[in-house]
Parts: sequence; structure tokens; C-alpha cells
Amino acid sequence: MGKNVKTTKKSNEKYMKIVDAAAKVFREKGYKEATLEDIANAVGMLKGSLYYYIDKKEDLLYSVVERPLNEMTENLRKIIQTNDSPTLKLEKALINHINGFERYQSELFVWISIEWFKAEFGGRIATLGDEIDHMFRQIISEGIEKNEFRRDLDPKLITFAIFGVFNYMQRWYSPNHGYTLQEISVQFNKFVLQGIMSKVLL
Amino acid sequence: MGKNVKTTKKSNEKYMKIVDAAAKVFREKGYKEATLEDIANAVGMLKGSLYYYIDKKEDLLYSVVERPLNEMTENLRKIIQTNDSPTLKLEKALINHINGFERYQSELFVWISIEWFKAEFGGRIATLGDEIDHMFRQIISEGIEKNEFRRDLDPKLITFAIFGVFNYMQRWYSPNHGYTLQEISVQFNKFVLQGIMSKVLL
Amino acid sequence: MGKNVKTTKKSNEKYMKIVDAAAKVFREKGYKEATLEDIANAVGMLKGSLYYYIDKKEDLLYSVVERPLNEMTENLRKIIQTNDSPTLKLEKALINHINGFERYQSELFVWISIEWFKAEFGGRIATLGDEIDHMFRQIISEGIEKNEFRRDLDPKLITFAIFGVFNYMQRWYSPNHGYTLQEISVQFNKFVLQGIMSKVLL
Amino acid sequence: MGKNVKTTKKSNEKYMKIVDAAAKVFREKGYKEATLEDIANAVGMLKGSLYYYIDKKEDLLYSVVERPLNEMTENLRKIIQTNDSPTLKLEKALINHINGFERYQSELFVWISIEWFKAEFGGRIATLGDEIDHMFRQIISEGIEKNEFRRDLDPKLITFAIFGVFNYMQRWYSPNHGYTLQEISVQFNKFVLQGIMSKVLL
DNA sequence: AATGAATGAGCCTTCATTCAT
DNA sequence: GATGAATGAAGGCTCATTCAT
Repeated sequence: MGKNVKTTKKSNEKYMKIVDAAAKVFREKGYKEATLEDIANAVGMLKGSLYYYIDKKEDLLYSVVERPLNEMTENLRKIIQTNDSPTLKLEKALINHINGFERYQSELFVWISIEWFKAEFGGRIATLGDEIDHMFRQIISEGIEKNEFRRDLDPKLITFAIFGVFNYMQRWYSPNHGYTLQEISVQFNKFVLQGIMSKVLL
Repeated sequence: MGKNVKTTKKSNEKYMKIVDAAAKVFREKGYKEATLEDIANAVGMLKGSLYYYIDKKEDLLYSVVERPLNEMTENLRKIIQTNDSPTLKLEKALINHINGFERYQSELFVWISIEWFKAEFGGRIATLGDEIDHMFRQIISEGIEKNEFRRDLDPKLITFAIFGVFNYMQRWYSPNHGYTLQEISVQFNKFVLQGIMSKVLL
Repeated sequence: MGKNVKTTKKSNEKYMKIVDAAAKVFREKGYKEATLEDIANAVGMLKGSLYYYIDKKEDLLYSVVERPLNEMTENLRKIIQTNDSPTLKLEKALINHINGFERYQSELFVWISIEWFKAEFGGRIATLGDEIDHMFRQIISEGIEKNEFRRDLDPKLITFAIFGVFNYMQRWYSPNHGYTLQEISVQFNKFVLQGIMSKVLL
Repeated sequence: MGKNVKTTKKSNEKYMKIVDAAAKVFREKGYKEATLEDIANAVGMLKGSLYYYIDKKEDLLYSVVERPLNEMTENLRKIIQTNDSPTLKLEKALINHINGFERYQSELFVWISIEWFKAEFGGRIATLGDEIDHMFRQIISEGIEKNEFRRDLDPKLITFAIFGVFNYMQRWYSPNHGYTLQEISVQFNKFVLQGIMSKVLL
């Protein structure tokens, strides 16, 4: 962190405005399709002026996803370290996930949308979400060990399935347009939990 | 929309080769990042020559996803029209889905990857998958009505969840690399079905 | 040699025209100052069109200096391999040098002008002239050994001096403007030779 | 030309530091490649701040070369006005030249490096070195008249040759790296003098 | 059918320069 | 005196597209 001269500059309000704008533009058009001019316009400046704050376009991508991802990772870590049952941990983890979407809508959707191509970006970006994957898988594994989750499910695959349920929201979810995140959260949790639990209460 | 001069041309072998190549290149690089030169090279011709077969790059996108999607739609329609129970219909539909992935891997993954931005493309592309969505939703609704599926789940949301489980594969699935589609299919079906069924047999 | 697809293309007339234009423009404005647009205009095309022939600006620089330098190197090699006396070899080498200037004026002057910064360019460019340096030095050394040239002069330094005499022409020489290359050649040779010979006939 | 508001400012220490930094940066990267930011960084200020001292980048170039050139011109003038023999004058002039390099290494190398393009810069810069050229030529001419230098050599051309010997150092000379300026001076003087003298003592 | 060649618009990035504070 | 911030013009490069042959 803070390797370049611009770190100081980055820590100001304007830079945050730029990153916010970038998040929205990336979200709307996709990273590659988004133009620096688009972003600059959204902030009310010229594209060249952005370079006072960044070194290259990719910097913006990193800045957009860095904080949300780190926050979610941190929250997840706390959840995992409790003595809660795996089932409860999973519930909390899923709620954390949706909460993340609530707070960092564009940002996380941008993240999800570049996932497939993240290898193209610097390693920094590529590994940002790895820990989340890992911790989810850990919860699932623990649940299986403790007989709370079905033994016939592969932890890795099931983690993918769960991420699928939630992350695919990127494709259809739009705020103020159909369902609230709250509704979605409730429904998806019920679905996922019943899907993996070994003893289903009916 | 109407048949144009190129319709004839499109029906030949060469054009199919081009579309196949396009599918692979789109899948690997993403639609925007893929270059007509990439595609042309993959077929062994020059980029300019492609225009004998297409009018614009987007045509290729359409051609790539058109057939797979239509086929899947058709299959799904047949499944829906049977007298099978909703549960069985859902199982078949999901198997059909994975089978589609098996046969049209790149193509469908391309489709999924552009879903979010499909509005940008001509209406033709935008509506291609709508029927699939609709029929899935129908199965779910029917299952709820017939008390096979949980009443507390919203059909539309649950359809999204299911699509999420499967379509998110685009992000992590790679053939000959971990799980077979068969394994995935079995696991995901078990997960999804237990997740939505009203009476779970344990 | 011939690593990329464009090799074939490069071997045509148009590419040569471009390289010629580049040589002139580089000569007039300097490599960095020269714009691709300048060069394109000189050939009567648009700057973007140049990329049909090149991969990057630097390619042009390389193409400009490659042949002249190779030719001069080759000629020099022949001169060195004879049984001529060092004095005669030096004379011939100097004449070869001026002849090179005659044939490849812009090209060689471009070369000389980037010498200081050649490290910035790919290794290919950086080492192009090394052999010439080396062979000149060899002639001087041989002349000293055979007592034709002064023992009190350091071969390396004197080679630099001689290059200085000739290559500095880049700064002041302009065709059809003062002296002919022939006149310059005669004068400089007399000057250089008397400067290094051990026995001067007066 | 006239003294402007900034003249006062220019006469202070800070401005000198800036010019010194500019000299080094210009020398290392070339004038065009050197960034005002590079220079500002070298002095420990921001690029915008430079404009308190300068009107435009070119000003720095002028300031860099002005003093060294004027000093050398002045010294040369003194040498010329003596009653020394042309031979001695030439020796002194050459020593003055190398001494200049010693004291104003970067500065003079910058000067030499922009010579070809000096027409692009304001006339002020363009004519700065003219007097030096002229006085050198005068010494040579005088030497020929007095039969100390060879009659068969053209004064103008020979002056170019001599400048070549010394000024080309810009291309290969690097302090603390091979030869000392002292060594170079001795060798080059011997070479040049024997090269032009009419009676060579062996 | 396909090629070779060129177009032109657009994008990222750089940088000298300005200016209010 | 100096900073921070922004400007705007320009440059290298990419690429879908066109078109004569």
C-alpha cells in the first residue's frame, strides 16, 4: 500500500468521487467499454485531468473493488472465528454477502463482472477475492464434518453453487426495481440452507 | 431481420467455421476484447475477408448464440409440454441445461457473459433467452401450485437462484480441469431440488 | 529476422516508401519529435494506416538504420580482410564511411543522432553499430603495431576522434550547401591520416 | 530579450538550482524527453512551481547553456587577442574547450546535443555558439597565413573536423569511466595539432 | 471468395502550461 | 514562493469497417 507519490492525493475527497464515478460507469458499461472520458465527465472534469489522480485506468478498477472486498473479507473472518454452528455461520456469511451488495452495489457487481478476466489484471486484483472463496468453503466443510450439512455434497462445488445464487444477481438485480435486497436475502437464504442441510425441518 | 443476400452464404460450411472460431475467441477474451483479426486468424483468413460473410461484428455474436439457445428453448418446450410432475420436469430441465453446456460450451458461456449488456445489442439478441427464463419460471410455479415446491419461495426469485447456480459456472468451470459436467450436474441437481422441495425425504 | 507476420508486407514497395519518408522526417525533426502523422503525411496516408506496416514507431527507426549500417559493416569487413597496409585500410575505411553518408544521408545521420540514447531502444538497435566501432579500432591497433601509426596515441581514443571528425558532420553538413562530400572526404582524410601517422612526409 | 519581471527572480539561488537540475536532466534524457516534472522533482518542488521562475520550458534550455557558452566565448576571445603563435593559440583554445567540458559537463553536452535542432528554438539560443565557431576558424586561418598550418586544408572544414573530435565526446564520454578529461585532452591535442601543422617534428 | 490496403474514429496516456489560493 | 488542481492539445496505437481488385 502507498507505493507511489499519489497515495496522498488519493486520500482526498476528489479521488473518492472519481472512484465512485468509476464504479458506476464500470457497472453500467463494463470495464473495457467504459471510457476515461465517461468517468471524467461524470465527475465534471476532462479525461486528461484524471491522470492527476491515477497512473492508469486499471488503478481505478483496483480502487473500486479494493475496499468493498477487504471489508467483506474482514467481516467474514470475524464470522468464521466465532463458536457459532456452521449453519449459523453460513447464515451470517450470506447476510454479510447481501449486506455487501447493499452498501457496495456497483463496486461488487463490477468485481463479479470482471472475475473471469481478472487474470488479465495485475496480481493485486486477481487475488483480492480469494480469501472469501476460501472461507466460505471452510464453513461448508465444517458443516459437513459436524453433520449439519449433507455428506453427499462436495464442499467446493457447493460453494460455487452458493456463490452462483448470490453473485449471479449481478445479471438481474436492479435497485428499486422488483425486489428489495432484504426480500432476496431471506428467500435465497432459505433456499440455500434447505439445499445443503442434512436434516431439514419441515 | 429479413433474409438478406448473405443468408445463403451464411448457410455454408465456411461460415460455420467462422462462427465456431468466434465462439471460442469470444469465450476466451470476451466479446469486446476479441478482435475480428483474432477470429479471422483462427479460421485462417484475413479480417477483411470476414465481411464477405458478415455485416458487422455483432452478427457473429448473434450467430454464435442463436442456435444453442434455440435448441435449448426447443428442448425445454418439449419438457414442459409433458405430463411429468413439476419435480421431474425441473430435473429434466436442469439436465437439459447442463447438456446444453456440454454441447455448446463456449457458445452458452458467451451468452451468459453478455447477458448483462445484451440491451446494448440489437433486440434480436436481447430477447433470445427470454423464453427459457419464462418456461423455467412456469415449472417452478406449477410445482408450487401442486405443492411439490415450497410455498414460501417466490417463483421468479427462485428461478434466478437456479440460473445462478448453473450459469455462474461460466466463471469457474473449465473442461478437463476438476469436475466433469456429469458430476456437477448430479450435485447441483441434488442441491437445487432439496432447496425447493416442500417435502424433503431424509 | 522475419519474426512476425508483417515481414512479407514489409518487403514491398510501399513499406520502403514509408521507411524512406521516416528517414527524412526523423532526420529533420529527430526521432522523438517526429510524429507518425508527419511520416504518414509524407507518404500520403493517415497515421493509423501506418500500422498496417508496422507494429510500433520504433520499428521504423530500426528499419531506417538497419540496411545502411549492415552495408557499411559488410564493406568494412571486406576492407579489413585484405592484405593492405593499415594506412591504406584506414583510407579505404574512411572513404567507405563518406560513401555511406552519400548514399544513406538521412539514415546514417538519424543513426548518429540517436546514438546517445540507443540504449533506450531495443537491443537490436543498440548493437547495430558496434561492429563498425570494433573494426575501426582494429585498423588503428594494427597500424600502431606495424609502426605506421603513432605509438603515443591510444587506439580507442583515436577511434573516437576519427568518428568525431566524420560523424559530427551530422551537425553541419547539408547537401548542395557549401562543400561536396568529395571535397570533405579528401580534406578529412588528409587531416586524419597526417594526425595519426608516425612518419609524416612533408 | 529585454529584462522582464522574472529577471530579478532568476538571479537568485533557487533559480540556479533549477537550472543545474535541468542541465543534468536534459543531459540524461535529452531535452524533449526531459519532463518539467523530472526537473522539479530533482529540485524538490512541483512542476507547476517552476513557472514562478520560468515562462516556458525553453527558458531553461537557454539558461542552461548561456553561461557556459558565454564563458567559453570570453576565454576564447582573450586567447585570440594575444600575440601567441597560431599554434599556441590553437593549443590554448583546445585546452579551454576541454576545460569547459570539465566545468560544465552536462551543460555543454546539452548544447552540443541540440545543435542540429537549435533553429527550432528561439534565435537567442541559435546564435549562442556562433562566435566560438568564428574564432576557431580565425585561428586556423591565421595559422595557414603564417605557414604554421597546412595550406591544403580549408579553414572552415578543418574547424568542423576539430569540433568533431571534441564535441563528439558527448556521445561516448562519461566521467569516472575510462579516460580522464586530462588524458583525452593530451591525446586529442596531439592528434589535432599533428593533423594540421605544416611542419611536423618527428 | 478472399486479399491487401487503407480509413477514421476513438481510446489511453503524456505533458507543458495556467491559475486561484 | 509554492502548491494543488485542472486544462487541452497532441501523440501512439487499436480496430471495426470499407472497397477495389
